[in-house]
Amino acid sequence: MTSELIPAEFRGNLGFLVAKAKQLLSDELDVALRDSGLQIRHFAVLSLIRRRAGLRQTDLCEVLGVDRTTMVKVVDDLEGAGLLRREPHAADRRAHALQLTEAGEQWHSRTLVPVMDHEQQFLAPLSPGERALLQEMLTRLVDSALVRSADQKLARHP
Amino acid sequence: MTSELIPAEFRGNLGFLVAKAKQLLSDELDVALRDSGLQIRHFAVLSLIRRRAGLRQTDLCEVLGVDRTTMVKVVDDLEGAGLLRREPHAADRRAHALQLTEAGEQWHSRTLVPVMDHEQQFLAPLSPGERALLQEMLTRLVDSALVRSADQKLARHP
DNA sequence: CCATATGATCAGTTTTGCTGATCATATGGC
DNA sequence: GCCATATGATCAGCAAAACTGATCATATGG
Repeated sequence: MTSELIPAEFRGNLGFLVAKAKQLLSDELDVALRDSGLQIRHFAVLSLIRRRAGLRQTDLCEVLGVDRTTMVKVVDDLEGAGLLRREPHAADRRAHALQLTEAGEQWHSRTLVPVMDHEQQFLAPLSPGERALLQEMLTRLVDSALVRSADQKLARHP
Repeated sequence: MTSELIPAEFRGNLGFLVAKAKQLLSDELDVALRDSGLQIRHFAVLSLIRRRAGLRQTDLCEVLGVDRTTMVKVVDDLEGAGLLRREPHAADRRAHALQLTEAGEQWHSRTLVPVMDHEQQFLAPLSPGERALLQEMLTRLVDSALVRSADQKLARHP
């Protein structure tokens, strides 16, 4: 038995399901981040830099699918909040090597807790095995779509 | 062996995977709709009305998670393009009963082909059984999150 | 060493979504 | 039946968001 909340014509439509899942997940996350004044992308940027200190802004743009001029603003915000620093990049003097500050590390750690909580709540209807399967399948789909997209880009710029 | 396109710290993050999948799917769809001058939401509205003639604009807003003032514009666009009509609603004279025109039916049928093609291409890395499983799991997650969200709304307005 | 490409930034514009108001009608208590 | 309140649709105007094109500094490959 299923509720009436998902229209029948969209139950079989992956695009709708994925878009709706994204909407629900990011609305929840937005609420969790509200009082910090930051957005999901700010959190994502900190997550990336935390694991790979020294990333350039362009690297973040590529991974997150964000425009470079938009990323300037995002990094401005984070630097203004004292959560990261733009440091000189060892290998390229045009670029910045982004580094978390101590406050950035702490904020990220602290914020990770409710973020993971929300994700777990969302995943509650699945068994642990199903969760692993879902993750694996999504990874496979996204990875393969990214490869295809990169190939197309290469084909246009030979 | 996996490519480097998904950062390791995000492979286990459902939010990132879902957001990325949505980004990839809707970018493809945008391209497919480009020459029509319409967007994904226009297509979604036509899909809904086609199955359930007589829906009101508010009904569409709820299902699609779109603001009511935004929906006015979307329906304006579709009516202007001759794809649907606002007809008087039998049970509520404030509301419009939305109906596809003949042109709307045709455009939807024609557009459905590339839309489904893109979805199939995206799903290519999964076996038929896996696709069914993915769809079922996503439906379960979205449905349950919608129920939770509706409960919270009820709790605020007792 | 020069031509071209790339990283970052900024000003200015376009696009988008939303707020709050308005009008018409509906609904529920009395 | 009547009024208070809620709801559907619309609009004008505002505010945030994203993009365009330019600029400057530096890198890279021939």
